[in-house]
Amino acid sequence: MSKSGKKKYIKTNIRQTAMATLDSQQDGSVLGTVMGSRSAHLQTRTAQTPVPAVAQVATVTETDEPADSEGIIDSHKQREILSRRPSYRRILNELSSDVPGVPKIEEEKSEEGGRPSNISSMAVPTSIYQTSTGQYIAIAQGGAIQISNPGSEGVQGLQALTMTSSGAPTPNATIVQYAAQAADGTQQFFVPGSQVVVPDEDPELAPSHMAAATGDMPAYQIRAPATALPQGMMMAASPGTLHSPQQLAEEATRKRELRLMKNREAAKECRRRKKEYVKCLESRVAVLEVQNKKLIEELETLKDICSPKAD
DNA sequence: CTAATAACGCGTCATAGCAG
DNA sequence: CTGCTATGACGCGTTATTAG
Repeated sequence: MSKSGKKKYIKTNIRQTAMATLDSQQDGSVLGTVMGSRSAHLQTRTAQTPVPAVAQVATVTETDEPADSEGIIDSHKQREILSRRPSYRRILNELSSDVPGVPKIEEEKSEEGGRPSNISSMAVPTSIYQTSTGQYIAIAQGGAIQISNPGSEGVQGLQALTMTSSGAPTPNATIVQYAAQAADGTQQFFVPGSQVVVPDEDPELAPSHMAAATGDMPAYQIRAPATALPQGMMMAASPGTLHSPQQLAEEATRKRELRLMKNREAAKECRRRKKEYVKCLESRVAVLEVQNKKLIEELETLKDICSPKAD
């Protein structure tokens, strides 16, 4: 798409998003309130507890309260009525207990702790970091580094890393290089010990004996970080004694980055579960439609048998 | 061919619900 | 009570499809 087209598209995007919201709610959900701004969204949220579409339909069906009586219901009662927001996994597992054909969503096991599943097969990493481009870097006990792409499945996302520290051209520097599948040249990440891995911008720093550093394989250095945190970086520093306001601010920034990263992964996982849930609902609909058709046919047959035509 | 629209995914924020 | 997780909602960007 051309640049100009993108600009015009952005102009219409708000309305489009609202329409998309409407579209997604035409399947029976009564949650539909199209908001143009976050403030409106918040107002609605305070008045209307969000519940997944299916659960909310069920809630409305069960309570079936007239709109006039809303003022009568106090917040406590509303809480009881709306009950707990169910997770897709639970809903699906409940569904699948009814229908054998519906597969269950597996309960998360060891990777439950917000850790990307595609690095679960690694050799017990001591630290996991995320680069500015979303890749994960795991540093194992022995110093081995593994990189995984969050979008890829299993070990496909793992990328080989080679490290040399003894022959580094600069003191306290370790060259890290890896064969990036889609190197965009903006990789930055920290490693423990107050060191930082940065793309090797200086061609002189790339050791000549590392032939792989040329071509498609970018070189990285682990070295002492600069005073200011580069944008998009997160550091897993040990929260020891914090004194200065700057350290406190850095700690807050680090916590925020960590929280955002976890939430990012949680959102991805949530979307994946939601898609799976919707797929299973669709397959269940198909099964029930077939069942319904069969029952109707059976009913017609029984009708014919029990009430022969009087002619 | 170009612009408009639809569909999808992502990151983020707010918040309900739960566990410790 | 506090921290964490899961999820709805929003805004944005990208890609595919459609209409003129």
